[in-house]
Amino acid sequence: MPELPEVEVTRRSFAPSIAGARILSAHLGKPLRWPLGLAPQALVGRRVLAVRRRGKYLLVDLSEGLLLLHLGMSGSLRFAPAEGLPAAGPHDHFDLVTTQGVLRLHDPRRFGAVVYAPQGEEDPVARKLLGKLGMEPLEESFAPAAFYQGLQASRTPIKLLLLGGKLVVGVGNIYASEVLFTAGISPLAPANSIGPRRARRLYEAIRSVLAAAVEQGGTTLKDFSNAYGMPGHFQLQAQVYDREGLPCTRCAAPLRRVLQGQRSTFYCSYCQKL
DNA sequence: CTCACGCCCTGCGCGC
DNA sequence: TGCGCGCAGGGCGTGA
Repeated sequence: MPELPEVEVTRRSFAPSIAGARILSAHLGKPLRWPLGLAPQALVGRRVLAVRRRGKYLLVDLSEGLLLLHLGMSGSLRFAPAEGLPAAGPHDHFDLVTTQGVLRLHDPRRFGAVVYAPQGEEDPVARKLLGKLGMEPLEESFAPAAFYQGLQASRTPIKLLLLGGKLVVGVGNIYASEVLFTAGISPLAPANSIGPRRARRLYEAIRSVLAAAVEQGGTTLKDFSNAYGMPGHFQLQAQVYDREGLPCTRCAAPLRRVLQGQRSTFYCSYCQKL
C-alpha cells in the first residue's frame, strides 16, 4: 500500500497530535518483520517528541531512543483516543498507548516493522536500515546534477534503479511506472543512456508526481487512508499502473505490462522512449 | 558491483 | 458455491 506519499500523508495526519505525549503502555501482537528490540513495557514513561520520515520509514523520536516504523506492503497506522477504540483485531500488531491517544499499527501481511533504536539515528540498528538510503525527492537537497550523476553511474534499467532506493528514496512500484510515463522514458532504458535533458525531465516528474500525491492526501488506488481513516482524494488517477491493455491517455495505444525484477511495470511503448 | 531469486505473510480476484 | 492459483503497493539475504 504505502509509498512515500502515503507514508508522508500518514505522518502529517498524526504527528502534531502525538507530539508531547507520554507513553502509558505498549503492546505487541504477532511478530512483525523484525523484533522490537526491547520489552514494550520499557517504553512506559517516555515522551514522544516528534515524528519524522526517512524514505518509507517513520522515525518516532522519544525522550530516550527512537522507534522506526515501516508499513511494508499492507501496513497502516491509526491514531485515536483510547476511549472508544476497538479492541486490537487479529491484524493489529502494535499499540502505543499515550496520554494523547493510541497509535495502532494494522498490518495483515506483517512485512512491516517496529524497531527500537536506543541511540537514535546513530544507533547501529538505525544505521543498518537507513544508512544506504538515497536522496529525499521532496527535499531541497535533491539536486538535478546529483541525480544525473547517479543515473550516469549505473547501467541498470531505470525502473529498477528508481525502485532500488539507493539513488532516490520513496519511489515504489506504482509511482515508478507513473513517473516514467510522465517523463516519457521507457522503464527498460539503461540509466546511463538517459541524457541530461531527459534526466532533468525525470527529476521534475519525480518531484511533481510525488508532491501532487502528497497534496491530494495519498493516492487511493485500493484502500489507503491516513491515521484518522480519511481516504485520499482520488484525483490522482494512475495513468499507467494496473492498466495493461487499456488505451494510453496520450496516444490511445494499448498499455503494456512487463516484469522487471519479478515485479510488474506498466508503460506505453510509443510515448516512452528507450 | 549487478542480477535473479527466494522469502517473509495474508487476502483478493479470477478461472474453473 | 467452493477451490486452487497467481498476484499484490517492500525489502533483505544469498549466491552466481
